[in-house]
Amino acid sequence: MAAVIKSVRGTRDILPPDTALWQFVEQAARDIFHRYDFQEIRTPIFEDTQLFARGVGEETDIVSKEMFTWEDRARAQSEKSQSLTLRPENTAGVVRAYIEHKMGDTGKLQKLYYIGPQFRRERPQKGRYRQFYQIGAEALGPPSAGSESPARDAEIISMLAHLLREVGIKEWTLQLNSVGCASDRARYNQALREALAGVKDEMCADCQRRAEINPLRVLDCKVPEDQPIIESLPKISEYLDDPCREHFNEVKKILNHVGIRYQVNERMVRGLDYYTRTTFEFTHGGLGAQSALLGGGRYDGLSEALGGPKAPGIGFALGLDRFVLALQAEETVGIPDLSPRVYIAPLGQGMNAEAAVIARDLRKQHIPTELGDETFRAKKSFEAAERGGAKYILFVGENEIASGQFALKELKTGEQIALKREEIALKLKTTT
RNA sequence: GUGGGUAUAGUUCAGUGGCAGAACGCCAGACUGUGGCUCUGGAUGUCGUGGGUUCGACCCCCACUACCCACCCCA
Repeated sequence: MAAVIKSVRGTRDILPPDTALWQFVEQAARDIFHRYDFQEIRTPIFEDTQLFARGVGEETDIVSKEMFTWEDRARAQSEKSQSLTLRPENTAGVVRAYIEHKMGDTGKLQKLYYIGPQFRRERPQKGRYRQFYQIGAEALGPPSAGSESPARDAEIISMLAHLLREVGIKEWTLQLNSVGCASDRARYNQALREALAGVKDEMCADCQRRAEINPLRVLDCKVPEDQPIIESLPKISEYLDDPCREHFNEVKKILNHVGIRYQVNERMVRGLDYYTRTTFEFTHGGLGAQSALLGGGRYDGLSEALGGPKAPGIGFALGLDRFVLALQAEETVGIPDLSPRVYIAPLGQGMNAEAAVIARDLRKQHIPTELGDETFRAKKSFEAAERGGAKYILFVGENEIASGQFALKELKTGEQIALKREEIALKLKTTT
């Protein structure tokens, strides 16, 4: 017997009925995005490795150890091979497309969203996969289009709160921070390093390591004993320059005004280098250690880092795998039932053909219909209908053909009515 | 990349150094026109993979792989 081939580590199949849940989230997101005037962009699954090295940052974990990268072979001897990478995130690709198609030249603010798979070579665990799915949106453009305005930050955050409300996720918290501009962060990093030099010996092993490699990460430490020390460290807010501080204040003011609850979390640091000023994260309990449902922030310098024009922007990415987990944890209502609405039961010999005609007519009327096999046992039909999740069962047998009256029965209530053939579709359309 | 746990029927899981089990599900019959009940019968497995110990291994030992949880990282 041939060896069985299995899905590779960190990848998985999403099967029905879960796919219905995924479609529900995707549809809800598209719907909300359109209401906020975002339009879909689709960028390639793989890109030039340099895009991520320069965009996300050479030193980040994502780029330094989590990318699926390979050398594409050269087409001709005179040509060099090209290093390609499966996208580990989508913001860099969107900004690359923005630059490549000179979208900034319209003078318009570009409001774009995407839905698709991303790839990171991490060790899999709950809510974390090597091929995972993100829904994200980006608002970017020339400063003259208002792309730098704190109103954009607040709009994106409002839109997300709206989306969460729409799909029925209630147990979320919004963490908000400002990481300032590049120069602010450099000064802050320096200050942290100096402050840690004196105290790091008293901290956990992880923190001692972080203090050397990436002092910002110390702020993320959850070890209880370290907390007093962390509290005493300098705060990022003390290192924001005036424009950055004003920007952040304005974002908070708008959020207060529209009634969105948030916690300023000065210890929230993001792992992608391109973030500037506003950063945020929506978290959810019930996701285990991977509590970040969605996260995002501003990236005012990204376009220029990728060789493009000045194009400040803000965006977010939502982890669809985790989002679905959170939905399931909430036992949310409002998930569409994709089961057939009516099961057609051919009863008796030679009824398959009759049943097929009726099924065709119902399907033409957009009524989800499952067509059963003919049998002499009504019980079998009921069982098959039940299994398929149908709401109604319609018997098609000799008696019905002879009398022109078809018995339509609601499975749950047992209620039954007799209908003429042409009345069936109408009846099914008017009942929910 | 590191640590811990798990791997037995379609599913959830028991189990013992000596014949492979239960529940649910599935199939058939009782039962060829109105179910969800009941009764009877049935099928299902390289006991994750590869080695080792042993007269004998699903069980003990080693390695590997996968999954789960956590660290890390992030969405």
